[in-house]
Amino acid sequence: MEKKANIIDVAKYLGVATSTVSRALQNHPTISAKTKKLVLNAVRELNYSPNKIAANLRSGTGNSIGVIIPKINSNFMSNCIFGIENVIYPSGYNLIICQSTENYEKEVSNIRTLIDSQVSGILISVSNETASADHLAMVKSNNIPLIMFDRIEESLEVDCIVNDDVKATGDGVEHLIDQGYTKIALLNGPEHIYVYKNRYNGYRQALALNAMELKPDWVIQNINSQQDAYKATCLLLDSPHPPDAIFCAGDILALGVLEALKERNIKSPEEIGVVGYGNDIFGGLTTPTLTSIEQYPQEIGASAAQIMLQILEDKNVKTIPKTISIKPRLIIRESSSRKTRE
Amino acid sequence: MEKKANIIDVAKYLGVATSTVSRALQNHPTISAKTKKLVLNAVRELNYSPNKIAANLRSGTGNSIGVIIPKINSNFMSNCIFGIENVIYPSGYNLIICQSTENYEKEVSNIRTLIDSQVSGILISVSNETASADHLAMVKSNNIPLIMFDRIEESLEVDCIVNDDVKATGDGVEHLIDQGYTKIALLNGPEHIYVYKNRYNGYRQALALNAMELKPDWVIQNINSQQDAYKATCLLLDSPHPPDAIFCAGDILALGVLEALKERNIKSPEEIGVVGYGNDIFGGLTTPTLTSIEQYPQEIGASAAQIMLQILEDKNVKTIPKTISIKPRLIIRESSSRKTRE
DNA sequence: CAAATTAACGCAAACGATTGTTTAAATACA
DNA sequence: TGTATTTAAACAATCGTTTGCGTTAATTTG
Repeated sequence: MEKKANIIDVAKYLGVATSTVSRALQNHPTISAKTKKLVLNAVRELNYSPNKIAANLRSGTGNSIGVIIPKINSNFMSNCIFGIENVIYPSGYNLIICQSTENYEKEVSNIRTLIDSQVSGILISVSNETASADHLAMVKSNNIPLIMFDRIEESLEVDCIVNDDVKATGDGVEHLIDQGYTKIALLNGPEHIYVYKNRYNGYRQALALNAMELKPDWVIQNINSQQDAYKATCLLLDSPHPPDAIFCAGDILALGVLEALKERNIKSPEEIGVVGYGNDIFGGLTTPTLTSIEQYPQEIGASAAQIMLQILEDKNVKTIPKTISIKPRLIIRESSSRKTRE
Repeated sequence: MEKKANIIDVAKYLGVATSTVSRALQNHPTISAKTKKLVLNAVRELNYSPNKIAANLRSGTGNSIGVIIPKINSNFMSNCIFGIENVIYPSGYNLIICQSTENYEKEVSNIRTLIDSQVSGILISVSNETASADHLAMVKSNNIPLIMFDRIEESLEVDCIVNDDVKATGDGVEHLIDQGYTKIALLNGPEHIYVYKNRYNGYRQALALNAMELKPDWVIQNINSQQDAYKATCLLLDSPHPPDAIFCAGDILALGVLEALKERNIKSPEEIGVVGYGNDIFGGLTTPTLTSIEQYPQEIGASAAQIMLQILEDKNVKTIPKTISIKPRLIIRESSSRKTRE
C-alpha cells in the first residue's frame, strides 16, 4: 500500500516549487499556461489530489456545513435534508449531519462538535427540549453563520426559513367553516415549540375573524403521538359538547382521530370533519382520504441552504437577519369535504 | 469579535509548553494530576477547544465517516441513516452525508470528495446506475475502510450488511401459497440491482420448492414507480391467463396494484392476494391493509456502523470480509389473508 | 553515597497545504 | 545600451496541533 502522493511529490516530480503547483491548481494568473498544463499532467500521473484538511488548516476556510435536526427519520426532515444537500453539493461543501434526538444536552454537544470541526456554517432545527439559546449564541460568537429552519428559537437574531403556519392553519380552519362546520377543535403539539404556537395562533385568529366561538375545552395541547391523539379524540367525543370538526397539527395525529372515529362508527366528513398537517404520503390512502397541508420541506431546506451559501460568499457583508416564509398549501381531500362541489 | 484561543494561548497563560497542554488534555500518564487540573482550569477560563482540523492533520487520523446513499428522502434510507448516526455519535466521529441521486457520475464525485476530506471510513449503498466498481476500488487502495449496505456491489470484497431478501421473498411467496393462491406473479425492480435480483431468486426458489409453475408472463421486471406498477397490473389482469396473486418488490408498487384492483372492482384478498415489501407506514392504512416485509432499516444502518467502528479501532487487524444478514420479517395483513385463522 | 531509574515536562520537528514576499528572467521604454 | 517594468516562479513563514526525543530534578537502588 503506497503512500498517497502529496504536493511535494508533485513539485519534485516536475522540479518546481510547491507554491507553483498550488497556484497552478487554483488557476492563479501568475502561473503560465505552459506550467499549468505540466502540473495538470503530473497530477494525473501521480494520482494526486489535495489534502483538504491541510488546505483548510492553512487557509482558515472550512470545507463543510453542519446540519442539526431532531431526527432524520421523518418524512418532513429527510425531505429538508434532501433539499439542503441538492443545493450544497454543487458548491463543494460537505454536509455534516447531526441528530439532537429531541435532547437538549445532545444538541449542545452537537454544536460543540461542529464548532471544533471548523464548519463554515450551521443549519439547525431545534429540539423540542431547547429552551435556552446560549449554545446558539456561542455559534454566533465564534463568527460562524447560523440559520434556523422550521423549528426556530425566536430569541435569536438570525436568518430563518419557516412555513407560514399561522396562515396555513387559518386556511385550514376557514375551509372547515366554509364546509359548514361550526364547532372546531384543535389537537396541537407542545405549545412552546415555534410551529405549534403558530398553528394555535392561526386557529384562534381564524375563529375570531369569523366570529366563532373558541371553547377552551376544544383546544388540546401537547399531543405527541397517534396514541395521544386517539385518546384525546375519545375524550372530546364523550364530552357534553363534542366538536363537529377537528384540526390536527400533524398528519399522524389525524390518524389517531380517524382511528377513534372508525371505532365509534362516526362518519367523516359527514358527521365530523378532519384536517391534518404535513401532507404525509399516507394522506391519500386513509378512509376517508385526509385533507392536509403541504409544507414543501424540500423548498425549506433548499432556501436555508441558499441563504447559507450567499452568506458564505460575501462573508464581510453584514445584512440584517431576515425571515423567509415558504407558503404552505391546503390539500383538500375527503375528510373535510361535506359540501359537494358544483 | 476576538480570535478563538488556541493551544499556544493556553500554554502561555500557564507558562508551560504546548506539549504539556496537549498531553494533559489527552490524559497522558506522564503529566501529573496537578498540572492536568491547572490545564483544565485554564481551558475553561480561556474557553479553549482544540482545533480538530489541525489535530487531524498532525495525527493523520480522520475525524469523520462518510455515507453515500442514493436518496435520503425515503423511509428506508432515512431510517438507515438514523441507525448509523445513533451508533456513530457516541464514538466522536462526524457523519458526512452525500447523495448520489442514483447517478453514477455523482457517486464517483462523492467518493473523491470523501477521500480528499480524509474521512476515516465510508459506508455506501450504491446507486442503481453503478455498474463499475473502480471508484470503490479506489477507496480500498487509499486504505480507507469501506462497508456496503443494502444495495451492494458484489464484485468487491468488503464487509456487507444486507437483508436476506431471498428468504424474505420466499417466505412471502410461501405465505401466498399457504393461503391457497396458485398463480403468483412478481412485480420487481431493475433486475441488475442486488436486492431485486435476490427478490427474483427468492420468488423462483419458493415456486420451485413447491412444485409450482413459473410463468414468464407473470414476472415483470424494471418496475420503478406506482404508475409503472399500475400499468403492469392492468396488463396482467387483461392477459389470457391472469394471476391470482401478486408479489411486489416494494410497497409503493403494491399501491399501484391496489389502485388497479380497486378500479376494476376486483376484491383483495378474495380474488387476488397482494404482498408488498418494506413495511412502509401506510401499509396499515390501505384498504385492504397490506401484507408486507419489514426490513429493519435502523438495524441495518446500526450494524454497518458498528462494523465500521470495530475496523477503525483495530486498524491493522486484517480480517476476511464478511456479509451480515439482517433477517426481515413477514407482516401479515388483510391483502393476503384469504383463509380465516382459527 | 554514587549510580541508576523514574517522573514530569520542554524543545522542536513534523503534518500538507496556502500565500506574502523575494528573486530572477524577460520585456519594454527612452 | 542601460534602466524600469512586467512576468513567472522560488523562498519561507504559517495554520494549530501532536509526538519523538532530550533534559532536568526527584526518587530509588545496591
